[in-house]
Amino acid sequence: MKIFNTLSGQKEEFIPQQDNEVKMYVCGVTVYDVCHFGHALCYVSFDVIRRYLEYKGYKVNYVQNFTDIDDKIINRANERGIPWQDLVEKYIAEYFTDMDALNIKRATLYPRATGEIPGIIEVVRTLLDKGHAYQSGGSVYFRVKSFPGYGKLTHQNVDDMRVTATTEAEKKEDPLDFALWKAVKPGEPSWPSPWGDGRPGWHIECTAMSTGHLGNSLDIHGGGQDLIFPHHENETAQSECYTGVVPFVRTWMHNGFLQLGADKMSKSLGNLVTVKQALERNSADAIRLFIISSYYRMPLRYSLEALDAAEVGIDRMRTALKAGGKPGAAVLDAEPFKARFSEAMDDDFNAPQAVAALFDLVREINRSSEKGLDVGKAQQMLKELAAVIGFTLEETNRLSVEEEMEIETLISQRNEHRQAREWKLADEIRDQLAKMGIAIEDSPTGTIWKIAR
RNA sequence: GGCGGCGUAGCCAAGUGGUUAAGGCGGGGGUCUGCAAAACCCCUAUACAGCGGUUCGACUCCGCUCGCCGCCUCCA
Repeated sequence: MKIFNTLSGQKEEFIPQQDNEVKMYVCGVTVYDVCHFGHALCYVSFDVIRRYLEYKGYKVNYVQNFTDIDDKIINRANERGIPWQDLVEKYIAEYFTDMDALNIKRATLYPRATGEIPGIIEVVRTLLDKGHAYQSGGSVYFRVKSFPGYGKLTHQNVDDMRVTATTEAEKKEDPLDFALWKAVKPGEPSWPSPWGDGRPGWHIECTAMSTGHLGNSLDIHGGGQDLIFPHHENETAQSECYTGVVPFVRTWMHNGFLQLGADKMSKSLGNLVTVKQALERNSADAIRLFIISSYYRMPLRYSLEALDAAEVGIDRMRTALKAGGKPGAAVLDAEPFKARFSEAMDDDFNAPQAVAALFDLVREINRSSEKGLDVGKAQQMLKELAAVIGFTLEETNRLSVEEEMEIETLISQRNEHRQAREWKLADEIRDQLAKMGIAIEDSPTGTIWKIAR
């Protein structure tokens, strides 16, 4: 299979270092607020990638970090007058609630920055020993110019970069240098280190975690496009200088960014759509379909219209699963659809095309069902392939057993009236069900019901 | 100033140097059905921002122009 590598700017044949094991690291969130739609976009994208790799038979060792100490966390905790640890715990819990609701498979491991302090200190110490870092004012900085490969991920020349002055600039040898270890400031949480009390810089945790938990060379490292620079560029620099192993990452993958069209959604405007809000309107399957209908590397414009269109589309898939077939009749062969699906996914996870194959399978199932073929195996296949890209195709049915029994009873009563050609009575029951929010569909193989949209 | 992305039907969105430019949603017509719903069938881009160039041939390669956006500062 082929994967687009940000480093080379091309699709490359993907070959893990160790047989069928994939070492995969995806940058996680800074836990100071609830997740928004952009997070959903990123993590659904990588969930699809991870699931497909597993479907292909790879054992995926998937590590995703939590940045649980940084300025935003400290400020937010201070604003609320609560310990930063409480804030962090709250939003980690929220993160899992949201991601679980989106049917995103849990990573193998979720290390936290503050849980990796010894490893971080070891990385910084080594970088100092090798001359790639220096101490200044209680902090430790990475010496960018000491790494000749700096800029290779972003395809930029160091000298062409616009340098913005920072408050720390005076203490750095070069404005491009970045903090590995930040000296403690009054009233802020800190950890002891050989260079004095302080806390880790932004990029260093990823180096410590990825090399510590996955080794010196990762098969896949992913994240949002906004992280390419400076985060991933810096991470590459410090990691390769630390381990001496090149490349630190064999395949860099970045998902396209969420765009908001006219209604600009931004943190500063405070009009972010949270994952929770999205889930109030649309099902997890629909949100996922909306996201993967567009290629993961392309920008995605947030659109309620498209989201609702996805809801209708996903409903079509669910309905196909209910189509009646004739066991024992000729069997619908779904293998060609599976082949198309895999071929699409093998080409840099082209989910839009894979989804197209699924919709064609849906049509074929419905068509064959009407012709009286046995579609059981094909439905099985649809469900299996849908699951590969993370669709459950389950209806969110919060009805109790009693309610379901009542519905079934009403439906059988109505069918008795239909048998007796008492249309008026039958229609009254249908209206009654509609008022209960239940839609029914008659078919030659019986009457089915579902929650009305 | 540097780096990068995007511009395909009413909307969302794939894709290819050359017979019919995926799929979804929406719309129109039909079949089926007591009706409804669902499903199925047919139709809905002589055309892929614009202008040049390369080529026997480009929407697909190259250049330029216009428009939109991201990154270079915290951000998935």
